[in-house]
Amino acid sequence: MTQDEVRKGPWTEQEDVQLVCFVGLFGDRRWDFIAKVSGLNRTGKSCRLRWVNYLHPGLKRGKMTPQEEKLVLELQSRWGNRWSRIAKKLPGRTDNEIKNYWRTHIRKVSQEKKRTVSLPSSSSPALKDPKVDSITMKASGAESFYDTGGPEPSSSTEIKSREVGKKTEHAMDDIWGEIALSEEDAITPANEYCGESLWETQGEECKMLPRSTDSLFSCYAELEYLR
DNA sequence: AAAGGATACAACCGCTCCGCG
DNA sequence: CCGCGGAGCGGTTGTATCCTT
Repeated sequence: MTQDEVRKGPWTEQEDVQLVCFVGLFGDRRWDFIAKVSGLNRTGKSCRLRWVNYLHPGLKRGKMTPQEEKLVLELQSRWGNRWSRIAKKLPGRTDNEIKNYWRTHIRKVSQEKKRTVSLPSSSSPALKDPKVDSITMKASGAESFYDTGGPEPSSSTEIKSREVGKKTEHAMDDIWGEIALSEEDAITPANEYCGESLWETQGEECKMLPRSTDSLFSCYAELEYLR
């Protein structure tokens, strides 16, 4: 192994701190540059992914709320697998997170269906294993699930979200309103939202501060010191 | 208490898009 | 107009953790 071999796999805390430092310095756009100057033997891609999915301040961690789940399902049924787009409507959630949630959800639902239907002479070729599962998802198009399973509150999440939903309904109102509004330009992807999301990147001025991780704080302290 | 299965999460890969020279 | 490089997106895979038997 040579020194300049590109590193892969899990990030260490040290790497995280380093990345946060350099993103703080140079902003969150020039990933290749950051990858080089930071001394991390990572690709720019890898750096960006780590930042967006893990280090970005303001990320909500932990389980999705029923409202968020409902929103994901709703948006997915409208827009298909446009995860980044969906993520923009869910402040603090990443496309990766949503994608993962969706996959899990789909698998759960298809398993439930299999169980409830469980035709003995079933000629259902599609749902044999997770791999096939995902392939059929792809092949049949994103809407397929909702075409069939659609509006009926068969999933426990949906039922739950109705119960709990009322409380935070107001907080979600804006988002639903926005969705309704953006429905029209949904067809023209060129009109992607410019800026209402948490992810809005302010060009060079990336003045986001990490909140939760001690090491990240110390990193910024270190930065101050370096200045 | 151990084993096996299910689930959630993190990361990589390949493709596409976009801006720039 | 074309080619190139960087950034972003969606799909897929690997692994750690949790749950059930």
